[in-house]
Amino acid sequence: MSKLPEMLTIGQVAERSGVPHTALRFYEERGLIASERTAGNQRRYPRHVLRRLAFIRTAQRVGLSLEDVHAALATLPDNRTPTKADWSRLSQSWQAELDARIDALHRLRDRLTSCIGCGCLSLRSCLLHNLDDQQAADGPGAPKLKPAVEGGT
Amino acid sequence: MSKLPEMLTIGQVAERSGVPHTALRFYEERGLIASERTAGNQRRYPRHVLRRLAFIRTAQRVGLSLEDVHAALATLPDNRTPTKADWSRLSQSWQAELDARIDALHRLRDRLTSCIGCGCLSLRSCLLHNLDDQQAADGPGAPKLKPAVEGGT
DNA sequence: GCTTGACCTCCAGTTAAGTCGAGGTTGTTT
DNA sequence: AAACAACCTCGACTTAACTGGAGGTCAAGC
Repeated sequence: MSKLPEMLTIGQVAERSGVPHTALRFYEERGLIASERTAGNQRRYPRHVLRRLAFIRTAQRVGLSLEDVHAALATLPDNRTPTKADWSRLSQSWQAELDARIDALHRLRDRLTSCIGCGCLSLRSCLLHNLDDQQAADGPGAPKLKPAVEGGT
Repeated sequence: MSKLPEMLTIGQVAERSGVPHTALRFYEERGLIASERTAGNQRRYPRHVLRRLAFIRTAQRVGLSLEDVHAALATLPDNRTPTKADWSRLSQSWQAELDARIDALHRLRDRLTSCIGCGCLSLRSCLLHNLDDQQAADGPGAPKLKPAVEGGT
């Protein structure tokens, strides 16, 4: 029974997580993950970093920004194994956003499907039709300088 | 009963869709939408462009890239009102991707929730645990130069 | 004790998705 | 016909999220 290594090198983390080492340093710089250093200044990661990474990548995959992720992870203690309460807090704060996105996806999918089924081409009762003329409200876009201050009314 | 205008100016489209005019030109450049021109070289959009825009924004919102969207929309006739068969084709090609993303979102959400419920901190039977050591396989990342050729076995 | 590969930092470059502004044209209204 | 908003193009800039390379350390094997 060989003991599992306590700490992982950046290379090991990269391999196990599938996240390139360059990205790992980048995430660290952004405060998404943390590491300790050896006497010789090399990074050593506790294994729970793998969990954070899985979390980060999944979140990104569904369109959340690193900033979003950062905000969420900020509610966890930065480099200790999180407690139940920690995850709970995180979960709470995300539930709404995730639900909203799941909803958006469903709508997108259903829109496509029912658009075909309902004969939306005649523009009568199609879900899409409803959407056509609405404000898109907020949306995507890299440049977040002016968050399109659309508060009001 | 005033007749609806056949064609919309870029400003009108921007306002109705909520998509900035700069983005509209950008989308056109990328082949996501199309317009006709007046004698004086100004853009005139048929109203079904609004539908495309709603589609584009929704897709982006859930983390799909413009390239993805472009590929999908490419299966539609470029600036004619799409037929039933057109939408059907598009729908088919997306169903899988959308389902996958919905799934990913669900997993992300459930992971959070059940992680709290299941006492994953002891690392026994947590969903997350399962994830920890897996290859993240493909993932996000802006630079798509080398798509991380991970085919094989 | 030296070589070799894994690490380190720092900085420049890239992609996606837009935004912004300059300098010039259109079109609508008065 | 003059004013003025709305359009046009084109090129430079921005943000997010990374990648890559130069130039220098660390460490594990021989």
